[in-house]
Amino acid sequence: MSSPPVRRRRDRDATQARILKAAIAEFARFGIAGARGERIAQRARSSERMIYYYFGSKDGLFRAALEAVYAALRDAEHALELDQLEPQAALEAFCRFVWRYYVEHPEFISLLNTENLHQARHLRKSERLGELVSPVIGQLAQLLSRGERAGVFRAGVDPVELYLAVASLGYFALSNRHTLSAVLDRDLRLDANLERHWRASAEIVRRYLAA
Amino acid sequence: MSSPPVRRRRDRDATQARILKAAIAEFARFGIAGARGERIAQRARSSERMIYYYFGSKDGLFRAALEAVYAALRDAEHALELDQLEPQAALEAFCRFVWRYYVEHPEFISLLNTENLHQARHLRKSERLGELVSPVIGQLAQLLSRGERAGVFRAGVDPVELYLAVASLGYFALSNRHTLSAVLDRDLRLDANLERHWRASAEIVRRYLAA
Amino acid sequence: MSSPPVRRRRDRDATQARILKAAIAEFARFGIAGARGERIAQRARSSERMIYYYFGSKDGLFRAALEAVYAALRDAEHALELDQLEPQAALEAFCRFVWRYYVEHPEFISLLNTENLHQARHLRKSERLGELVSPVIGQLAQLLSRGERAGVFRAGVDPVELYLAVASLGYFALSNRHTLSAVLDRDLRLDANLERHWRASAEIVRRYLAA
Amino acid sequence: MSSPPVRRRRDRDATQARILKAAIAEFARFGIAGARGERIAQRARSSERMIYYYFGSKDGLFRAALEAVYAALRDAEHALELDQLEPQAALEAFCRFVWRYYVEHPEFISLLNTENLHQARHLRKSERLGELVSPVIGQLAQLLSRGERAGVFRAGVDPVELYLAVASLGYFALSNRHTLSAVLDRDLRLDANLERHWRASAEIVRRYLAA
DNA sequence: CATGAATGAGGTTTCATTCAT
DNA sequence: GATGAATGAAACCTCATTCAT
Repeated sequence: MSSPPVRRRRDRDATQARILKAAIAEFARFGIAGARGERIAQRARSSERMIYYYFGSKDGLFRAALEAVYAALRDAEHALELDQLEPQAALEAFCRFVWRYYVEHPEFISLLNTENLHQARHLRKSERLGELVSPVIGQLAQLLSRGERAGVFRAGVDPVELYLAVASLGYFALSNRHTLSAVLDRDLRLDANLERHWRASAEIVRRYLAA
Repeated sequence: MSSPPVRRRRDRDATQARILKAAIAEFARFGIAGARGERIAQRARSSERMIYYYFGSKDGLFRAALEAVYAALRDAEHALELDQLEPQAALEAFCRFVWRYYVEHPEFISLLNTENLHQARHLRKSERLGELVSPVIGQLAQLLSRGERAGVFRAGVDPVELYLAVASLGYFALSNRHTLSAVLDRDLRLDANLERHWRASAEIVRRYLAA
Repeated sequence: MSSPPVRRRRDRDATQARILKAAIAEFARFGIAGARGERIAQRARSSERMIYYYFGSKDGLFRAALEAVYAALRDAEHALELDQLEPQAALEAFCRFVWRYYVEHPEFISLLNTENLHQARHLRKSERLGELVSPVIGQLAQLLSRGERAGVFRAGVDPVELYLAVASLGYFALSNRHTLSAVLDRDLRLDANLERHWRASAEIVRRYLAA
Repeated sequence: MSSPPVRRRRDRDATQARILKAAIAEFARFGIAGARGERIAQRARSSERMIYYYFGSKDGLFRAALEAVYAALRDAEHALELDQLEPQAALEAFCRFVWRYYVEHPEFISLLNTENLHQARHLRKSERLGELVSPVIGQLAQLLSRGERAGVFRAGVDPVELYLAVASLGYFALSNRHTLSAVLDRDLRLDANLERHWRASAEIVRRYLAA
């Protein structure tokens, strides 16, 4: 008796998940205004009608997509265990984690850019905003004071600024790699040049905190 | 005697300039797909028809807008005279210049983000790409070796990486200020927080080069 | 019980049919470039939007119109039963059928002319091309050999050439009747002159096959 | 003193001629509504403005194009000297002339089709219509009576019908060759098949007149 | 006489969304 | 609960033509 509803429920969730995945890819590639409901429906092997049925509107779908990519980052951050490592190693692990995450999730960068174009309108409307706030600043604060006590980091560094520095150095080169590659004499779409950039960036962060 | 043709000429250029200015504002605010020809025409006190007469297509107009903001940056960079200052002061002047430019030209950041969404498609098609390439890397290279000879900068710093670091630290916090402000506990839309960020960033750059 | 879906089905088909009929008339009168979506929508008591919903594009609509007029001719040809008549009578019946069809379906002539202007681009793209190929050449081949065996037609006449002759003699005078009437001293828009032409044409065909 | 005006006059005529030639090609390929002033101007190495300056409107240009192709045919017909040949040979020469003319002047066929789509509106407005009327019917009438007297042609053949027959048989297969080739099992765009058709057509005409 | 600059009007097509079971 | 059918509004773009010297 309860089998049909369960299966239904599963289909329902599966369809929603397929639409969401397709939407993330579409919005990442074309932005909000450039995204096409038809393409999303096709990629999701569903119909445009279902998008409206489950997500209400294009903006509603974008909000869900944005929430999904934020939630995925937060989940990945939760898995970080910086307090298991020596301060210097933990710092390096953190940088590596952030920069790798950006490389492996270009859709995250693109959705954030799009959301900033819209002045974070969707994010501010999100009812899940609380859940999405990152625990990472707290972790960095702990790391900083641990390193300071151990004498390897200098005092007076603001954890938010440390986070901004690490994020900036990783994000900018990826987010702007197409224009930079056209204008600079260095193709940041090549792995070798990206790694060179990360080595330089790791050096910058190390020196920033050096006691 | 030949004043009428001159006036015509002037009108022509003036109309083009008004359209271009309106287009930069529109594209900066809405991206390419979200931009509306009608709004551009109104803001430019012209007609949609003239957009197509002078720029051929929406993409053509975007290309012109992009070229214009790149050209404006390059002109500003030309005015920089880093070799007139002591290395340390020149470095600070450079950072200040870049970061101020970003704050004062949010349309530049937005157009670059939009162009990267489109994988620099318009920039690569630009026939003016050559003119737009920045002379700034060369200036930084000179500055680095001057500082190195003077014993105030360490050796082995790549000027491209220095440029990327400075640009990243200024760009990211502005480009993403809306999402960051929603997610962090620090509102980067406030001047005080931006200045705090620049002080931290200046410190980062100083330590990066410190001998 | 299932009457609502049937009604829907009917409406759908009815709307498509009305659009198609209106399109045939419009294309016949103005060609493709000269045809106006708005006029088609009005004549069909529908909307321009529905044209695109059902036919995708102006070219798609023209293709459908062309397929429809070809299908109508093929259906009419199927009703021909040349093997029920004596060879000579069958030949006359065939000529009469073709020429009458052309007179009664000026839209057929016009659409073919338009399609030839476009080098049969739409016809070659048609997925229904196979269905539209006429069975008439085969019927003529049979008729020719039957008449030959009966001693009333001479041997060696190619059925394709016979078809071309009959079609040419009927088509040309109608298709070009406006210019011919302006340039010759005979108004082919008058029935009397058309009939005179058909009598002459029938004589030509008769003599072509005479044993 | 009279040299500049003469040169002017020459330039003027040359420009008009280039525009007219370009217009004939453009109208032949795209019809009236499909023709583009811009393409005509480019092909003529002139400007759209000049088209309006010399020809007043698109329709005016089409009328001039139509008059030009009619005048060219009439000139070619004038060169025919059917009375120098034996009746049978003259008949063949006439057929050959007409059919070759159609092959070598596809723009003539296309412009006539286009003009018939427009119900000869432009032709009827032409002030040069009188000049364009063909002398060929008269020539055929003479030929017919000459052949009749010589006992090689039968009596009672109407010269207009003879003309229509010859024209039909040549025109139709060329004008409709694209659709016919798609629908029949014979590609009339191939020379071999066209010649086969002319042989059959010559046979038809011969038998039509045979005593 | 000749022409570069300008444009009103309207064309085709697309888009996000709702209707109606 | 789920979905095929339908659509109003507006988007981008083009066209034939005129303006103004």
